[in-house]
Amino acid sequence: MTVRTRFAPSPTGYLHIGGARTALFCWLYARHHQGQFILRIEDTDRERSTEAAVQAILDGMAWLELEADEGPFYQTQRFDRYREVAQQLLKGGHAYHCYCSKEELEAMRAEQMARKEKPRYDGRCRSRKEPKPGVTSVIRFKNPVDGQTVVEDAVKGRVVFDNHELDDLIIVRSDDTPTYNFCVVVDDMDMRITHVIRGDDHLNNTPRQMNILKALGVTPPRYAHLPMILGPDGTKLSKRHGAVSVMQYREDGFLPEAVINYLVRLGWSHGDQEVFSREEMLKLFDIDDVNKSASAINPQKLLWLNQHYIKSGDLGMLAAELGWHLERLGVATAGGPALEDLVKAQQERAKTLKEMAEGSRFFFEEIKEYEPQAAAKNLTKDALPGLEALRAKLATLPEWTAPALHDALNATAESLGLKLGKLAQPLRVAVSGGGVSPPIDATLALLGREKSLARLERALEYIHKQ
RNA sequence: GCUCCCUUCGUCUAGAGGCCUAGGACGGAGCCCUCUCAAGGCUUAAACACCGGUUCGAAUCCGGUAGGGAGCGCCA
Repeated sequence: MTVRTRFAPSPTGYLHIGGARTALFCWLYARHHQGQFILRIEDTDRERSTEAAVQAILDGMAWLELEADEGPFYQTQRFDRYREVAQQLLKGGHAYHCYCSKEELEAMRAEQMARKEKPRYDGRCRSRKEPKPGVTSVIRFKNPVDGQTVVEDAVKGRVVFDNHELDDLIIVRSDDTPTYNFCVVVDDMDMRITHVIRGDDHLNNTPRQMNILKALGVTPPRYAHLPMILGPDGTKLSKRHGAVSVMQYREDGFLPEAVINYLVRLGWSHGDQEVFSREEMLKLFDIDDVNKSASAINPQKLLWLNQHYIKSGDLGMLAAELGWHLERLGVATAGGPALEDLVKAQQERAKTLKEMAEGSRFFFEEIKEYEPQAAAKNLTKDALPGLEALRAKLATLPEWTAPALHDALNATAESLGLKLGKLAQPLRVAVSGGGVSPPIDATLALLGREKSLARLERALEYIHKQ
C-alpha cells in the first residue's frame, strides 16, 4: 500500500511556523516512503476563509519547496459529496435529525456545567420519529454509547477513549453545510489517506472521526499527532512572537534551507545531528523518532543555522537573494561590485541576508554621514599621517587587487612604525562610513580604486576641517 | 468541572535497566587568533519536576502528586 499523507490547513491566516512544520513532516513522511503528499484547503468556514490566505499558504509552501503531489483540493467544492455521505449515514441509521434550538442546547450545557459534568449533547432527538414543525434540523452522527475507541498513535502511543465520553456531533448544519469533523472524515476516506499527521490539538477529535469512518465501513488511517510548537517564552504561539508568517522569515533574511532545517529538529532528531540537507532528511526521517512533548522556538538557533547556510550556500543563490534584499532596501546595485563577490566577502559576517544587505549599502551608495562614534574615534588628527601616507601609496598602486592592497597597507604601516590596526580602522571608516566591514583589503578591492580614493580624500578633508 | 496529552541543562535534544560521576547543539562565560565585525579553535558553567514502588541496579518500568497544555461549538 502506498503511503498517502495530507496537509489540511484552513485558510484563515498565513502559513505559520507550526503549520509549516506539520506540512514538512507530512511531506517528509510521504516522500520517504515513496508515497504521495496531498494538499487540501479546509475552507468550510466561509466567514473566515479568504482567497489571500489561500495564496499565502501556497506561497509559503512554495518558498519552503514543499511540493504537493495532489491538490490543492477545496472543501467548498465538495459540498455535494458531503451531503451524499450524510444521507448514507442517515439511511444506515448512523445519523439522525436533531431539532434542538441553540438556546435549548446552551441551557443544557449550562446545567451540565453547574453539575460539574462535561458539557455534551444528551441525545434527546435520537429516538424522535417526526420532524418538529417550523424548525430546520441539523444532522447528528449517532456515536456508539458504550465500548472504547482506541487510537494507536504513531507518536503518542496507545490512547484509549470511552465512547460514552463522546457525544453525537453535528455533521450537517441547519443551513445544510457540513461541519469540519465530518468533511475531514469524508475527505480522508475519498482521498485514500493512509497516514494522518497533524497537530496534537486534534487528538481529542480522533475517536469521533474514527467512529464515523467505522460507521461508513472504512478502516481508519494511521494517526500521528505532533506536539505543539510554542513561542520563545514557552507560551502558545501568537502574533506577539514576531514572525508568525513563514514568508516573514524570508523578509527577515532567512533562507528556506535554514527554516526547514530548524523546523525538522523541532520534535524530531537523529542522534546528535543538527545539520541536515534535504536529501538527508528524506533518507533519515521517520515518524517513530518524533517527540511527544511540545517545543519552544529558539530564534538564536535559527539564526545560527541561517548563518551556517549563508556560509556554505551556493554563491549564485545567495547573490540572487542578496539582490532581492538590496532591492527591498531601495539600493540600486548597478555600478557596484558583483553580488557574488560581495557575498564571498560578507558571508562569514552575516546572520541574515537582510543584515548582509544592510551592511553592504556603502558599496553602492555614497556615504551620507560617518557613524558618529566610529568617526570620533578614528577620523582624528592622529590618523592624518597614516591616511596621508596611504593616499600617496594607493594613488600609484599598479594593481588594485586585494593581495596588492594587503601588501601596500602592510608596507605603509611598517614604514610608519604603526600596527596595521592603526591604519586599517581609520581607512575603514573613511571608505565604509562606519567601523564594520569585510577585511579592509577586500573592501577596497570591491569598492574599486576610484571610489576608494575619492572617499579617502573626503575623509582627509573632514579631518582637516576639525 | 470532565476527558485526553505532556514533563532530561535557559532552549532544541541524545538516552529504549547497568556503557550516565547524563552526551551533543544553540545561547552564556573565559581564553586563543585578529585590521573592525565576524568566522574559527580551545576551555567552562548549566538538567533527569517531586514522592513512593519494582529490581542486585532506574533518567529509563509501575503508581501517585505537582506543574504545564489541548479538547469539551450549528469554529476549524
